[in-house]
Amino acid sequence: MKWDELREEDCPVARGLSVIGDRWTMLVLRDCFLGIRRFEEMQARLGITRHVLADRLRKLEADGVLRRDQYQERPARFEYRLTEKGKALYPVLVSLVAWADQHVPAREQSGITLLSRDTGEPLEPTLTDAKTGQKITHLTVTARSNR
Amino acid sequence: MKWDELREEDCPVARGLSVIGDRWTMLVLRDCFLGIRRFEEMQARLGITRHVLADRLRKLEADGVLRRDQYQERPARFEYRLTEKGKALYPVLVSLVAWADQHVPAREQSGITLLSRDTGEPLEPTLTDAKTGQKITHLTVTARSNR
DNA sequence: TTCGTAAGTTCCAAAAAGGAACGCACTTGT
DNA sequence: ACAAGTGCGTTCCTTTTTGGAACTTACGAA
Repeated sequence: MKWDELREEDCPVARGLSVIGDRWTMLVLRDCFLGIRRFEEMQARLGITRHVLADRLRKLEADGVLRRDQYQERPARFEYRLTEKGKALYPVLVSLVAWADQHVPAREQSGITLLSRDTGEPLEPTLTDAKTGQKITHLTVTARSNR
Repeated sequence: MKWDELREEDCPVARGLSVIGDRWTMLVLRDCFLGIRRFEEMQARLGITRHVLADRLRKLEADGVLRRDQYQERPARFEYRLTEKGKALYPVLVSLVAWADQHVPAREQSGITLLSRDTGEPLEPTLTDAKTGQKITHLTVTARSNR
């Protein structure tokens, strides 16, 4: 299965991965969430090749995850910002961080801690049901196919 | 940056992606969460080439996400099951499903709905702080680097 | 005039993925 | 007995994707 076929799949996992399912995309989005907006800065921070970065930015724009804003004319210069669709990926990013912190050891201390903007306290991200507040784990959930 | 270098990064996003940051891995894990355990069945369901599937299963085993259990001798036959580390990826998978359902439209109806195993009601997955129950969004959180 | 900055593009080599067929050690059906 | 089927891969070859470095274009500053 190729990338274009993946996007046409019925399963939401497959469709999600058609957007973020590669080595670089979530790293680009991480930088976007950290406020990085420009090509040069991303390239320097990420250690991605310019070629691939240009390609990913274009795909993310085409998918509506990033918006390309011109911030100067002549020479034309652009910056990339998260759209609402892009911002909605935050839980995926945070879940990934939480998992990696617990299960993929770093040589040194873990890279980042998440803090509440209100209280400054460290956060412990948990997936719950919005209505009942019940924790969501593979034991408490079943999946039903809609067909 | 190559795969091996990614794993050595300080950032937990990078370390997480060194395990699940490719087109196929999360699809393999999706099937594992659905109870699929054998090579042939995965290959048939996923439309992945046998070569790549064999490679991913090996990598996931090496990373401690799956366990390879021999279920018969002569000829030796194996099945793959999630370890605790693998099961801990459930929130990442669910966050991805929730995002794709809302933001990556399918041609037909969405593939799956998540139901509470207790009540049978549909679930609305939300990321909250385990202590305060506060919702976690990119607006309510700051990240601090630990160095 | 040369240097630096920003956002790419071009070119070529290396790595990864796709596709189909083959191998091996059984088990089952006729 | 013999052919076909099952399960889990591996091999071989082609296509796609990355990596790495240099080049381009349009400026502003020293």
